[in-house]
Amino acid sequence: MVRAAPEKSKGDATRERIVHRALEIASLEGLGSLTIGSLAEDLGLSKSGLFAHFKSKERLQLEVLEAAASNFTLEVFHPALVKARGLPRLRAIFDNWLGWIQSNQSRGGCVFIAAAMEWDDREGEVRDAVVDWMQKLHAGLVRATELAVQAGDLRADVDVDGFANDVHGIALKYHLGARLMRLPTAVPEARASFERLVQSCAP
Amino acid sequence: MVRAAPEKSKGDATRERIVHRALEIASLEGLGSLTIGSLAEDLGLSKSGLFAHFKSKERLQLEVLEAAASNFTLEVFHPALVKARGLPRLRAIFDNWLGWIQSNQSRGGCVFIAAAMEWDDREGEVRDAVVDWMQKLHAGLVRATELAVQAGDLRADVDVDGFANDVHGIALKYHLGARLMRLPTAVPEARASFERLVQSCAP
DNA sequence: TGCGGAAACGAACGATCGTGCTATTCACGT
DNA sequence: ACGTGAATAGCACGATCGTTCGTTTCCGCA
Repeated sequence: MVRAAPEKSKGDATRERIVHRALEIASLEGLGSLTIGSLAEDLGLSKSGLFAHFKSKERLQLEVLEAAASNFTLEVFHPALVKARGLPRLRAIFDNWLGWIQSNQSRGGCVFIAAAMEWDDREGEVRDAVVDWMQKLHAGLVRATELAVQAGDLRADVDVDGFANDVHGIALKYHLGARLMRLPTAVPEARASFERLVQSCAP
Repeated sequence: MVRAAPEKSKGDATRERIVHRALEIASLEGLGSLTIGSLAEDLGLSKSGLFAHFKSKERLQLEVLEAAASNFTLEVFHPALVKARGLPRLRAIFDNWLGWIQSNQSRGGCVFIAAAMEWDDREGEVRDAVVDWMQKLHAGLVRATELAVQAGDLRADVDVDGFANDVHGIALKYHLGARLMRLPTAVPEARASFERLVQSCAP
C-alpha cells in the first residue's frame, strides 16, 4: 500500500530511532566513523535488520544530515523568531548557535562542521548535502544581518556577506575552543568577539 | 650502534619518505582515514615493512602531525619574520596562513583543523598533540598581536587574546569557503575580514 | 482467525583493517 | 670480502567493514 503523509508505521518508528541515535554517534565520532555494526548493536538490532531500512551506508549518512539540519533550524533559527527583528534576533541566533555547538547533553558538537572538514576533499552526495546546508546557513545569517541593517541596528554600509562570514568564523573558533580545547572561557570569549563585531558595525 | 645527530641511514630516509606521503594523504582524506595498507601500496612498500618503522598506527599519526607542525612554522611563521614587527608581520602571517590552507598543490587543507574536528571528542595522544599545537598557534598569534600593539599599529586597549581568536576564526571560515565551498572569492573575503578587524582596532 | 506483506534476523561473503611473527635481502664497518 | 645488524618482505591472525540472501517473526487488515 502506498501511504501519503504522516508515515506512522512500525518501520518508520524504528527508522526514526535509528537516525536519532546515529546522529548522536556521528556527532561524537564523526559522520565517517559511523558504522552500521556498532550502531545496530547499540540499538539492540541486528546489522542486517538495520541495514534493510537504508539500502546503503551513504543513504543513512544523508538521512543523519537531514535530521541534523532540521534540528538546527528548530533549535537555532526558530526560537530566535520570537525576538524582534534586528540585533536582538541576530544575537539570539548566535546564542542558540553556541548552545547547539556545546549541547550539554551527550551530543558532541555540530555534525556539519565535522563533516565539512571530513568531506572537503571528497566527492559524492554527502559532500553535496553539506555544501547545500552551508549555503542555506549563510543565507540565513545574511538575511538576519540585512534585517538588522534595516532596523537601524547596524550601519547601512556594512558588508552583510562579510558580516555573516565573520559571525560564522567566531562560531567555528568557538567550536574549537569549547570542544577540542575544553576551555571554560570559550562562551564568554565568543560572546565578546560577537559584541566587538557588532560594535564595529554600530551606526 | 647509537647514532647522535644527523640520522642519515637508509631507514631514516624511507621513514621520512613515508611520513611525507602520509601527510599528503592525511591532508586529503583526514588523519583518521589514513590506512597503513593503502599507504604502503602507494609507496611501493610492503605493509609490514612500512609498519616496522612505527610500532603502531598512532605513532605514525603523531609523526605526521609533527611533520605538519614543522611545515607550518616553516611556511607560515618563519617567512613573516623578515617583515617589520607589528601590522606588516601580522598581515604576513595571515597571508601565509591562507596560502598554507589553500596550498595549490596536491596537499589538501590544514591537517590540524581536520584533526581538531575529528578528535575533539576522543582521547589519546593524537588529541593531546592537536591540543598542544593549537595552544602554540594561539600563543604565536597573541605574540604577533602584542608586537603590533607595541608598534602602535593597534590600539593599546585591544584584547590580544580576543584579537587572536578572531583572526583564527577568519582562517577557519576561509578553510570552509575555499576547500568545502570552493569559492573563488574566499581569499578576498578573508582578507577583507582581516582588514575590517584591523581597522576596528586601529589607534 | 487467517493471510499477506512488512520488519527483523542469522549467517555468510569478500575485502580490508592493524598487528604480530619469521624469513629474506640489503647496507655497511672491519 | 665477509659477516652482522638493520631494513624490508611474506604470510597469517582475528576483527570488523558494508552488503547480500534466505528465513523467520510480527503487525494489520479481511
